[in-house]
Amino acid sequence: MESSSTQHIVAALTKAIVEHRLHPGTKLAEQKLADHFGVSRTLVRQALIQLSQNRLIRLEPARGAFVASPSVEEAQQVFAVRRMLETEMTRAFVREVTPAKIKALREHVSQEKQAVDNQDVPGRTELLGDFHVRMAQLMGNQVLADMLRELISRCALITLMYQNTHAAEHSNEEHAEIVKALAAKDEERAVSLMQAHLLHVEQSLTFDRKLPANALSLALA
Amino acid sequence: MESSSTQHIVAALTKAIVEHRLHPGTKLAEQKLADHFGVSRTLVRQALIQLSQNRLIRLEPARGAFVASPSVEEAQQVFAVRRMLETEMTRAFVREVTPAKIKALREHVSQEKQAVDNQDVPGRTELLGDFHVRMAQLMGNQVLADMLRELISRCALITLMYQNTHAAEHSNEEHAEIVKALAAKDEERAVSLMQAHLLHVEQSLTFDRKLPANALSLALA
DNA sequence: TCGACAGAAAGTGTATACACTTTTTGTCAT
DNA sequence: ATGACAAAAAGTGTATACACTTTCTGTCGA
Repeated sequence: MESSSTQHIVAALTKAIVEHRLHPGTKLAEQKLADHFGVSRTLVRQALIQLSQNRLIRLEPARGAFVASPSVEEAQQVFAVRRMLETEMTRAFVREVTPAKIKALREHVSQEKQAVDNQDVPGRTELLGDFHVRMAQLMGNQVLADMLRELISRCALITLMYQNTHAAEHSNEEHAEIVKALAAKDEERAVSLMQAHLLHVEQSLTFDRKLPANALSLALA
Repeated sequence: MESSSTQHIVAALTKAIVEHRLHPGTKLAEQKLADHFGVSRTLVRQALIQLSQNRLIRLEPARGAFVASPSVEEAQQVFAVRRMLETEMTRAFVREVTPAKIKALREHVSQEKQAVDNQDVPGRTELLGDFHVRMAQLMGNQVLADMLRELISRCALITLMYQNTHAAEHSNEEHAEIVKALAAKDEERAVSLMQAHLLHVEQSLTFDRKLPANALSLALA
């Protein structure tokens, strides 16, 4: 089994949620989504179930699906888990660093910089998150990479980082510093830079955002 | 939305897979499952999608669902992630340890011991895994707890730990030692005990198990 | 004006139908 | 016997139908 249609819907909705085109709390009615994607409710439901497992939406019995609105507490827990994983990942990275891995990270950071300079908001959000996933992949741990990707999606749902050009520049610079420390095999410095970086991202958390919900069709256009 | 029927199917299949009543590679035909649970294929499919996201089953387009058979490589990655998370979790636990938390863990370990002594195989498997989840919950991080539960399910699919009375006793004793170190606020000892424990569990990995697939109805009875 | 309430509208929960694909089965020629 | 192949069987992929629940809307009485 495994319909690529369903996966397409999951991807489109994930992107819309992570890029904040769909705001927390927005109702996702099955028939409306079905019409929009030109499929039946069956496939939409399957997609919604997947998204609820990713914690990007919330399903309420007999009431429907809503874009998740994580509490501040949950957000802090997500970041705490990221710090745990990435602290250890950074340590491990230093221990098995190679020139090829450093080169790959440098290239990634320079792509980031380009997106930041071009004010490419969705592009830079994705690239800034992918830096962390890329590190996991370079270490050859796909399980870790998948897990980080999921956590980072949840972070993106939470933060408004993507909106703030200054914060994006800052993240990009911090990535560059981390790569330097990795290249120098300076484990303690790399770890503390990573931890500081994650704290900075977390501090860009936005509380009480009560934006008006976008029209569904508009957000997915 | 959210059918409790679907969740019931997910829970039953998860249990069967984790307890090795359904072996890796077993085909899970939708209609057969639907008949078994007395529902339509619709609900079975929804359950299968969830299980595939948990990596407990594998979905092949137009061919159906099969119980996952993780590679040795993937198993090692899962354990690597657990070590990352639980190393840091243990450190954090020591820093905010309280008598109440220690008491809760002691009680858990004694429950484990009872299940091990009684040769209650499914019970002890569950309890031995839950020790780690319980630690996360006691630290107040539900996100971490959920993530560990998922990783531990994947571990259970991989290991034959549950079959080996000796290994179960060993795990139980190691849990008790870890709690002692936590109670003594000896961070380094707690961390190294936890790391050693996870390595031991990982070493009980079984390679090349080519058991004959059980009949589906039998496994779910 | 406002709240309560009935009926209509919209929406979710689940089963079933049907097209299309894969797998199995049985036959026939070598 | 064995391999190729066609027909049948089984199975997946998706749409639709319908019962039941929630939400909306408009009317009536205080």
